[in-house]
Amino acid sequence: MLPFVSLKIKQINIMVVTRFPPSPTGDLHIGGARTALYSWLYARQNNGKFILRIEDTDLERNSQKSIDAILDGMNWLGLDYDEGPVFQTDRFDRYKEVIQQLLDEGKAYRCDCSPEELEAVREQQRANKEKPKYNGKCRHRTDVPVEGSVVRFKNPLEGDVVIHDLVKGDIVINNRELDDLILARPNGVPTYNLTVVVDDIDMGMTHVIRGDDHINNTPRQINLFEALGAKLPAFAHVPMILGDDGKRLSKRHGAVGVMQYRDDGFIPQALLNYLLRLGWSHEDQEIFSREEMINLFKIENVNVAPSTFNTKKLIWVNEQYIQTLPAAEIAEHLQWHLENQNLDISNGPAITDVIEAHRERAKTLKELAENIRYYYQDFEEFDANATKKHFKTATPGILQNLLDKFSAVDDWNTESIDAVIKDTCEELELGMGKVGPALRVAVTGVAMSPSLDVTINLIGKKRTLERMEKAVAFATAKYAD
RNA sequence: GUCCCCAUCGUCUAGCGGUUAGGACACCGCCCUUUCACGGCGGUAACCGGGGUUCAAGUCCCCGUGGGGACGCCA
Repeated sequence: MLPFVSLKIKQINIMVVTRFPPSPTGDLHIGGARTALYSWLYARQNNGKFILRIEDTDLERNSQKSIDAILDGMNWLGLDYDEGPVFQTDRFDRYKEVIQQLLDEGKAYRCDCSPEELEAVREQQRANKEKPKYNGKCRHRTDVPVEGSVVRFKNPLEGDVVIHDLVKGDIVINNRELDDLILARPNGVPTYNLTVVVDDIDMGMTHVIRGDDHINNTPRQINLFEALGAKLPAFAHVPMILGDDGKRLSKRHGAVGVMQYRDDGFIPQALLNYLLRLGWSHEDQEIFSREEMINLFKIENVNVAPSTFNTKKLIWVNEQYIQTLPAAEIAEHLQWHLENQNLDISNGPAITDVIEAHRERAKTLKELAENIRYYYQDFEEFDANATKKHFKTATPGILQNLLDKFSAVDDWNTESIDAVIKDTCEELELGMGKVGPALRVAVTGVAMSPSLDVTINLIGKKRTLERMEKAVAFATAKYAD
């Protein structure tokens, strides 16, 4: 009896809560997706709670489009959340309450320094080779009007703030490096550092996993936590992802929006796999199933150094998934691309059979969709380079020989097709190399495809015969003069 | 400029005082082969520099150098 009770209490105490808090000012990008993944993984492996929180306190820059893009991205990646999306704009009353509390307790104060005045101070500090920060002019004033003034936090003046970071170890920052940050704008709208802390407290956050560009905000937030008498969450700052020029990944490096990777033909699980391995490893393993990710991921093993995004490796991971996932699952992911490329697959072979035949030669789903068009749709003309290379003077004769034999086949399958090709080779005393390429161009219109028996079997007898007739005519005309 | 973080093949990484410095991507050969691929085999390639500590340093410490981040009434 007793052990059961204490176990239950222990479980309540260690209930892990993590979150992903994007601001809706753009797409869900690669860097955000990775921190979201890490937070999600950590919550899942601890049977904890993962919260999606939309940090939309910048009323000027928010957009519904960005909110949709973020939600779409999370959904596409399969990063499901247990709570949310929670919008900070719905919680303004709560923030105001906390700000008032800090004001009442003398832990915050009003300041009416103008933006111009502030900029002049910073300018001066920069000229003196100092770190630009608020000079505390209003910190002790009691005559600042409410109207038109901001609320600032009374940051401690002395002493060190220590971050016990799960990834980076202890980080020490002296309060002299910090200044009195603004908690609320003149119109009462709260700012980032305040809302984050209030939300993390209210939501019972146990682990804050975020990009290390936030390291500078963390000591300020720790001071706020303490001013509010709240227990600190654990912090884990993961390094940034860099572009191939060594700079922080941004739009100029090409695709950074997660949905762009969908459009480019990546499987979400492959993207996640790549992102997981970028800055983290488990022995020599490269491919991780969803379950393995959850079980094996250790936040402590995340690298401290920033890593460079490498599209070629991502493509390789994607290939691995295309090669090994069940064909039916590939088919689901392929659906979007088929529609996007206007390819109707109702009039042709089973898509799973086509996927089996082509999965080893496509790097992306987009490419896969492009490569399988000839099973479902007739082509207007033969690829010029292909006919130039493979249609010789003997071609009409060879193709006619094959055509006659194919016409006589009743049981259309890879064995019978293979037999026809071999018969023709023998009869004409030609090697496979003289027959195969021309036949391939004749039935597919292009120079590459899976092995001929498989390809021709999938194309079907009717289409094969029609295309070969057309090819014979084309080749004959080509060598007419 | 100030503060913070970081530093092993081109890239992602293993290494946690004693290793022929391992794996993966990319690249280059060879094999397989009717095309394109897959696959198999092999190869090129790294501890930023300088000082310490130690019998012993890629591993620990310090200083440089280089890179990244932050310094908003953005988040």
